[in-house]
Amino acid sequence: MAKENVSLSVIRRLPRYHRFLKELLDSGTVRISSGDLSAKMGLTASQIRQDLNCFGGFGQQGYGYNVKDLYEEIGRILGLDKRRKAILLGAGNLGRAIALHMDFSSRGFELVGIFDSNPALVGMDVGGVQVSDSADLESFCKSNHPDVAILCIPKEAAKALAEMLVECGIRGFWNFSHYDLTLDYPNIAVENVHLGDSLSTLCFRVNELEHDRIRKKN
Amino acid sequence: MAKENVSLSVIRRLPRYHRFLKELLDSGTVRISSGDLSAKMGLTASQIRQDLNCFGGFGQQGYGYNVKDLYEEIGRILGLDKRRKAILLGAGNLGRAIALHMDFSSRGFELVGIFDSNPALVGMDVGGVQVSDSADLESFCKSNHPDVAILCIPKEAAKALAEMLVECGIRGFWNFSHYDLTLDYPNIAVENVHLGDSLSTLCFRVNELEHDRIRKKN
DNA sequence: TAGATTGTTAATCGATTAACAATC
DNA sequence: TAGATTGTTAATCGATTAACAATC
Repeated sequence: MAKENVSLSVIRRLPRYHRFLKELLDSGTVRISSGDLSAKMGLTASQIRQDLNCFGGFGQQGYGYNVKDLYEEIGRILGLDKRRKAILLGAGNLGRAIALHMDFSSRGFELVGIFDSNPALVGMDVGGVQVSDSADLESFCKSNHPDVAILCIPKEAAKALAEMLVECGIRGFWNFSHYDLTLDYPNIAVENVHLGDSLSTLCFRVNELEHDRIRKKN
Repeated sequence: MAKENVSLSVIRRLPRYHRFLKELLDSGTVRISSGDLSAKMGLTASQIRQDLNCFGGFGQQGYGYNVKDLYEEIGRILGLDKRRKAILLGAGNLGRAIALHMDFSSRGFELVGIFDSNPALVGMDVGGVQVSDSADLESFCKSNHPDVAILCIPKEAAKALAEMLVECGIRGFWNFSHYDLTLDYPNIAVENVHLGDSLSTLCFRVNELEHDRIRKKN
């Protein structure tokens, strides 16, 4: 039944299942088979059943899956019902956008602090949280013990800041900086969001499709 | 030598190679072996050589790779030297942050238009580009032929807007909306950036590490 | 020439898909 | 009961790693 170590490929599909199930739930769908869900999501029924069975048997033979139960189950597996403390470092354009745009509470987090070293930003209100001076970060961490840090800071600042946060017992990084964290801290969860890499990949793929189109013409 | 169809796994690693090579270049390193680069990047030398050889033999036996040449070569492969037209839809917090934060020109793009349906935003200057009314989007596309569209719009608006843009001949989407584009348009390049999914994954992994820690204690 | 390191083929590993017996 | 659909094992596919001859 429930597997010991579930691969990251499976984990990364869970939030998408969760989103599609939410939609089904909102549309009033009570049950769904792996076949119907696979058609909706553009993957195989086999994969869905394999993925879900990493965590237990949530379905019923001859019936399928109960949408509400499965939705809630996946939410629990992901830990979205938790309320871990997150701090945001860097209140520039991207940092402020993330603070204002993200629904942290429905993803297991609560934004408890925003920090920046720019005096022009310190004191500013961003979505109900006041920007604090980076100088106060260390003492804040020592008394408040945030779980994860969101890094929206320049590459140069990232390494030293990350080290300090690890010292303070941080458990995870949501890294938007250009600094590559993955390597250095194997026991801490890191999600790198390299927007530049994503845009570069899109650039390649648009070019590739263009080449295909030209080739087909000839 | 150069492979016909290169897998997406390989493509997605190219921007990261590009970044690391830039760093080496800036630090004055002239040549590097796959072994040294693999150590720096946390992957195997084999993988690096396999990846690069999808596009041709850029190295030299007994010497390694010339940093500058390889950096430029990968840039060309990705098409970062191009200057394709990008438009941004949705000038909310996230949209504005991306317009201001991203260096489009070093990733093969140029931001030629920003659109929003909110009258309060229309006319606003965002990084040197004026926000236009969404009502003018279709005619803009028909005369300017943008290559890619960046979607920073609500889920509800995404489907219809995407269809219209496809009609107008758009080649790619950089999709930050919660709408799942991948399925519908197989001949158009789509990069989905689901920040919510990324945060949910981080949530899972932080919990997982915590469980491991507790298990170890007992 | 000897040493280093590539390009490339072969072996391994992991992830996805197919098949089907179990069962609601 | 018959039909549907799961959970799970086995087969396939693709991606990563290892090995080594080619060669600078």
